[in-house]
Amino acid sequence: MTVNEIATSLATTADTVRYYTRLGLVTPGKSDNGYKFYSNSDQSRLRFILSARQLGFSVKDIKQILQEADHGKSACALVRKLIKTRLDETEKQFQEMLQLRKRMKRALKQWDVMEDKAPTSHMVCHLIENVNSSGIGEA
Amino acid sequence: MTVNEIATSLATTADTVRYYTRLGLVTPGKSDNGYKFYSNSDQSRLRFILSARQLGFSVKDIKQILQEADHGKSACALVRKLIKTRLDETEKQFQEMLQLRKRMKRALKQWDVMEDKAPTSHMVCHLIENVNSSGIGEA
DNA sequence: TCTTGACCTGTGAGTAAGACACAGGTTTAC
DNA sequence: GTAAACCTGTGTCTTACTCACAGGTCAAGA
Repeated sequence: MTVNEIATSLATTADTVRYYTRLGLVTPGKSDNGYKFYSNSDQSRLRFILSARQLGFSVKDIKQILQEADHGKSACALVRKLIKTRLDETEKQFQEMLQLRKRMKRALKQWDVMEDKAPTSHMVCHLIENVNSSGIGEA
Repeated sequence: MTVNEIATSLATTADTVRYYTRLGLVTPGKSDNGYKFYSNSDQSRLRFILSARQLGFSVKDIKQILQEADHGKSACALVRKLIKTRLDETEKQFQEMLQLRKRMKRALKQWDVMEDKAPTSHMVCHLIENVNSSGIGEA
């Protein structure tokens, strides 16, 4: 299959497949016309990669995992370890986004009753500079 | 103030200040020793930038906002417009993270009762490849 | 067989928001 | 004056793709 065919078959983009190929996660052969040729085993491999990405593994993680497997070793232990790390990170980012969202919504609400103002030498935009971002350190 | 002093005074890093400086968001002068010199007005400007970042504005957004203000125009309308866009994006990313977190937790739970396995020619890691990622398309 | 046009490919570069490396300059203590 | 400690600016690296683009390929028509 060509890059476009395999991408379509896996519901992803040709660019993504090319990216993984460039990194050496898959190593397709070449057709006579010079185009890369993806086999069924390349397809399983890509399917694996996409699944792992869906679970929050980084591309680097996946590279490691594939290396283990390519050496015939079970990657399960590694996989279990990595996902814990990634889950911790995700949880942290999640909390941060939650806070960010809260700040944004609060600002938007506050601004509803604030009028527009011209900037001064020590104030770029009073909306932003006077936003009451409580919830961080309110006594 | 030197870059390190101003960074400390604003509870950020010298690298961050240098980054904004490189982009031209602040334009410090030079001291005799060749080091950049940050004035009080640079400090207010940086404080503004950091506040805006806290509210989810991108650095590019902030550049636009500062430009308006530097031309003496009120940036409020722009600010109001931009935050709506950013909030929408944040909301979307937030939902995606929620889904990701759900998938990860679900996988971790499923894997508790699954044993490690060696890879086969058509299976890199059965934990990942057999994960039941329901909630996406379950009939 | 040749040609035109549509489509596709691989490769190089660009993106966000800093973090990091490092050679060299500066300051302080002696 | 010198040495050690510290600091600076600049260039490079990071993630996970996405975009641009010159050129090659394929099918249809003449």
